[in-house]
Amino acid sequence: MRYPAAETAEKHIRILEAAGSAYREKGFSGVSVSEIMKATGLTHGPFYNHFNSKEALIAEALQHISDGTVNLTDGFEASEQGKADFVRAYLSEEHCNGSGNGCLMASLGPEIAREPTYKPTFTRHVTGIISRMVERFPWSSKARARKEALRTLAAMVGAIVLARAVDDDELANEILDGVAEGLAKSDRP
Amino acid sequence: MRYPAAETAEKHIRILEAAGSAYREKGFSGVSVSEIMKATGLTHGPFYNHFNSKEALIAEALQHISDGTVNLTDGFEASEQGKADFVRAYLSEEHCNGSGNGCLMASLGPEIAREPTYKPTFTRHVTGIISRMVERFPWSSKARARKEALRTLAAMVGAIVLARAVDDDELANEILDGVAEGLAKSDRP
DNA sequence: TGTACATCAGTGAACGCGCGTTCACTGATGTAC
DNA sequence: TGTACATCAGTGAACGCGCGTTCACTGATGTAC
Repeated sequence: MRYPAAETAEKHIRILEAAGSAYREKGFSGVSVSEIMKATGLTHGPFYNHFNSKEALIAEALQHISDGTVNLTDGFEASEQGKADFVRAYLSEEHCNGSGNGCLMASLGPEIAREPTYKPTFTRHVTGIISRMVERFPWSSKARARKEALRTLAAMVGAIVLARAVDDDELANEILDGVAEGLAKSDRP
Repeated sequence: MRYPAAETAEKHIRILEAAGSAYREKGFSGVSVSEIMKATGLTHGPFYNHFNSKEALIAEALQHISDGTVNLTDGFEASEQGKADFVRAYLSEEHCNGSGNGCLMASLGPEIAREPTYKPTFTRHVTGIISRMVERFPWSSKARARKEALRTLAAMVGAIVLARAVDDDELANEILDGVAEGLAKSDRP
């Protein structure tokens, strides 16, 4: 049957958000179209009223994730303390244990690396994050800011990737805390 | 038909190596059992003479990859220069572009994080790498060695994950070089 | 050393299953008059 | 404002496909005598 026009746009977003969470939690091939539609409260049929293919959904979902997370630095003070808080929040147990609404790069980086289609969105996401880090937080000099920011980002992403894949909570926390501690101080004191 | 006994063990290893490369390049779900057997020069049938399931193959292949890569530090001098060379080799364009015989953590970390079965092997791999880095390379003090080593490892893994998923060679090299340069100097000078 | 036979890694057709995708159909909404 | 009809997001059965897995069969190897 026909549905109110307003609902359609809202459902489109609900699909994107269910997809974004599921993909970050289970990977692209770990989630079926039906599963996503079910999470949205629909059957799988109308999926193709919203998207041309699963690939198109992934592309749009990645952009949606990026839009929602690229400016996470904004919630933190523009100070050394703010930078430390940002790093700590990223390297928290909550973020480590809950990938569903967490970092795109740490959850899907390697899978995106294998799919040229998704790389442009990812690239814009990375450059977006880096430039926001550069602008918001203090760095040892303007000339070094970008280099220090991307070093910080690489360490953050690597720490989450390692901590999540490790079976040993103590080791996971050692990695998270060790890296956070190293980054909370300025990059090169 | 029956085959010489020596060939069987050798084929088992050939399967493991084909699988190890394919999984690092394409991910667990990006490679079929048939594809791996074809790469070994066989049909898919005898797969179950060697392994109980695809899952069992993955588990064994991960261990095989770890065995072959956990001691990569051994090829480098036990000096500041050796550490810099190790980091540079890891963050080289060759490693970035060729995941097939590269780092397990950067290629499969997030996928392993989703599969509890594979985490113990991964955990041993990580602890193995860290302790070899600690033992071989100079660190600012014995007490800080382990913390500095895992910070170095996290930055290395994160840099490769980001550089590989990015569409822009210039940005990829900026990440690889920027992180390598940061790690080549001692961790906290 | 020669012969007869059991072994078992190989072949390739076949299986069920879940996936992405398609489609005939439904019926409340929105629109034309 | 009321009625008649076109619209189109929904339903759910059905499709082909590739996957992991199974199995009856093959035939050179290794072994017993």
